[in-house]
Amino acid sequence: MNDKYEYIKNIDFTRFKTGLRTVLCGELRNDSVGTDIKVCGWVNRRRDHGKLIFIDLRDFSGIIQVVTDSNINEAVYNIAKDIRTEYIVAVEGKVSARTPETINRDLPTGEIEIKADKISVLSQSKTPPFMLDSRDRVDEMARLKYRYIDLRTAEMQSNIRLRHEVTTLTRNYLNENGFIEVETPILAKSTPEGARDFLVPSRLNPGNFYALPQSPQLFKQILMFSGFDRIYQIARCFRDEDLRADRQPEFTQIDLEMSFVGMDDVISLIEGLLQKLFKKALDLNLNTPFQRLSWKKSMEKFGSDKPDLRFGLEIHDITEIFSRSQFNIFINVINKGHCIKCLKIEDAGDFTRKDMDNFVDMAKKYGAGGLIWIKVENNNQFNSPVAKFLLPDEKEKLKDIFSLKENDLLLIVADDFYKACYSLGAIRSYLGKKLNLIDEEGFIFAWVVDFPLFEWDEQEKHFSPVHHPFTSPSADTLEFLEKDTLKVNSLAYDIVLNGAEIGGGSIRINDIEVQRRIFKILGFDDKRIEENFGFFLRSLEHGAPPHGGIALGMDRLIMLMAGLESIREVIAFPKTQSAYCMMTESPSPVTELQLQEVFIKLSGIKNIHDKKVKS
RNA sequence: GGAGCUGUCGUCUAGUGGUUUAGGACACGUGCCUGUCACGCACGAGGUCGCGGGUUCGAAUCCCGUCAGCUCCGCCA
Repeated sequence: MNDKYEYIKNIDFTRFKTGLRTVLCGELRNDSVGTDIKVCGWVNRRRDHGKLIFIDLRDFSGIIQVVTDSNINEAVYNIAKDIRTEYIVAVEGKVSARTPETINRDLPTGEIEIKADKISVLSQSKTPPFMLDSRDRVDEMARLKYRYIDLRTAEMQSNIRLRHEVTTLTRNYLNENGFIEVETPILAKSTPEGARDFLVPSRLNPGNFYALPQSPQLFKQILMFSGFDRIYQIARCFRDEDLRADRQPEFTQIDLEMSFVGMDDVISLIEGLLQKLFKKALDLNLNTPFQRLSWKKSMEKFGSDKPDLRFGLEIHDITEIFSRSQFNIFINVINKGHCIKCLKIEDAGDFTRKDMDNFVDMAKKYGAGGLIWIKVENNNQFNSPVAKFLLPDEKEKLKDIFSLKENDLLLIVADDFYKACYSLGAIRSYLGKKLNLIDEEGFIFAWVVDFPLFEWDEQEKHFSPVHHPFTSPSADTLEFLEKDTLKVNSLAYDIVLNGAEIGGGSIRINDIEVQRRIFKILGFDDKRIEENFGFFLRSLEHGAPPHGGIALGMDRLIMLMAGLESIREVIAFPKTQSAYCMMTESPSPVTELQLQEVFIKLSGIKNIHDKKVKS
C-alpha cells in the first residue's frame, strides 16, 4: 500500500475529538462500520458522477471518501454539487463498508466510506494556484509564494513533522542526561570576525545597535561559569552571508555546553543522541562509535574537511615520483615545498576531451592553478597534453603504483597542499555522483578532529581561527602559540554525515591568560578586546570550569534524514537565495517616521521601491 | 563580488527567424453521466511569450541590458 501519511505515528486519535468532529480522516478502518461520525477536512478531490458525488476529504492524518447520492439525500447532494477543491467542509454521516469491487487498495481507509447525512461548508477556497499532488513538478517560486498551500502537501507535512520529532527527541534525550534548556538573548552584541551580523538599531540608545546572535556561544560558556553544569538550546542563529541550498540567513542549531568534560565526553553524548534520533525517527540502527579521522588525513585522502565516506576514490600523493622532473610546473611546485596530488579513475574510456576540459575548469574554480590529465590508451601509451615532459622512469613508476591499464585516467594537480587536495576533492565528489559510486540509502558518520587552531588569511593578512576564538589549543601544541602559530592544533571536532558538516564543537579555553594570548594572535589590540570581549574576559576570571560543547546544524541534519537536497524543504517559511520571503514580501521599506525613531538616514540606495515589483 | 542554468495561459510544457490567429496536457467554467477514486464524455474561457532596448521586411525565437528564481565559487568565527 502506498501510504503518503506514514509520518502519522503513535498518535492518540481521541485527543483530536472536538465539538466539530468525532474522528480524523485517516483514523477509520472497517471496525467502525455502522457508527455515526462527524469529520472535518479539506476537499482533496471531488468526483461528480451525475446523481452521485464522491468527495475525498483530507486532514493531516489522511484521506477518507465521502459519498452523496441524490436519490438518498437530495439536500446534501445539492450542497456537494457546489463544493470545490480545497473547500473546508464538515461532514456528518455513517461509516459504511465498500462493496468488494469498490475497495481502494491505495488508501488505508479504502475499505470504507462515509455516507453523508449532512455537509456544511466551513470555508470556501479560490482555485489553488497549483495542484497539491503535482507539487514536486511546480516551480519553487510558486510554492514559496503560496507556502500555506505547499505546506498542505503530504511531503511538507512529513518534513515539518519529522522536524518536530527531532526537536522533541533531542529535548527528551538531553533532559535525561541532566541538561536544562536556557534561553539567551536574541538582541545580542555585535562581535568582530566571523560572519556578517544582522544589526538592530536601538531607539533608546541612539546610534547604537544590537546584533542578532550568530550563535549563543558566549552565553553558553558563561552559563557554565554560572554553575548550571549542562545547558542546551534549540537555538535560532543569524548570519548575514550569501545563501546556498544548505544555508539560510536564519537557521537552527542544537546547541549545548557541558562542564568538566573532555572531547570524548561530548562525542559520546552526541553519538548517543544521533543513535536515538535515527532509531526513533527512521528506525535505523547506527553503529557507534563513529570513525574519527584527523583534519590532515581528511584533506589528504578526500580533499575536504567534510568527506563523503560513502565511496572510495581516494587522493594519492605522487610528489616523490617527480623529484627529478624536467617539467617546469612540477619543478616549481616541488621547489616551493608544495606537492603533487592525483586521483585515479578506472574504466574512464567514456570520458571525452570535453570532460577533460571540464576537469581543468573545475580544478581552477576550486583554486588550483590547473590540472593535468593522463589517459592510458591501448598498449599502455599515455595520452596527455604533458606526455612529452614525462621521463620514462616517471611513467613506469606511475604505471607501477597505480597498476595502470587501458582506459584508466589520472587527474593530477600540482599546487600547495590545501589547493591540490581541495580541488581534487571537489572533483572526487563530482565523480562520486556522476559514476554512481554512492549508496543513497546509507548514512556514514565521521568525526573530524585535530584541526589546526588558526589559518592564515591571505586577504586580510592576519591569523584567523579555524573554529572560533574560544577554542582551546591542544596541550601538546600550546607551546607553539606565538613561535609557530600554524602548528598549533585545537581541541575542536566536527561531525560529518555523507559529505556535509552537520555540527562542530570544541573544548573551550577556561584560562584567561590563554584567551588573552589568542586574541593577541588574532590581531586584536587591548582597546578592541575590551570593547568586544571585556564582559567575557571578566566572566572568565571569576572561576570558569573546564568546559566544552557542540552545535548541530539541525536543518541540515533533518534534510539528510529526509533524503532531501535543500534545507528549504524542512523549514516552514524559508527565504530565497536573495534572502527574500516570497510569501510576506520581506524585507520591505519602512516609513520615514520609523527610520527617524531609530536615527537612521538612508543613503546610496537607488530604486528602493523598484525592486521586487513582480507577478 | 563572480560563473552557469532557467523564465511561454493558474500549473507543467511544445515551439530555436515566416499559415503561429502561440499548440497540448492538467486545472478552471458550463452541460451530460449512479461506484468513481488522477472518474469519463462534450463544449468553452484563459497567454502584452519576465521587463526594456536593439537587429530584421518580419522576433516567443537572434543580440544587448535589466529583474527574478535555482545551482555553484568567493563568503559562511
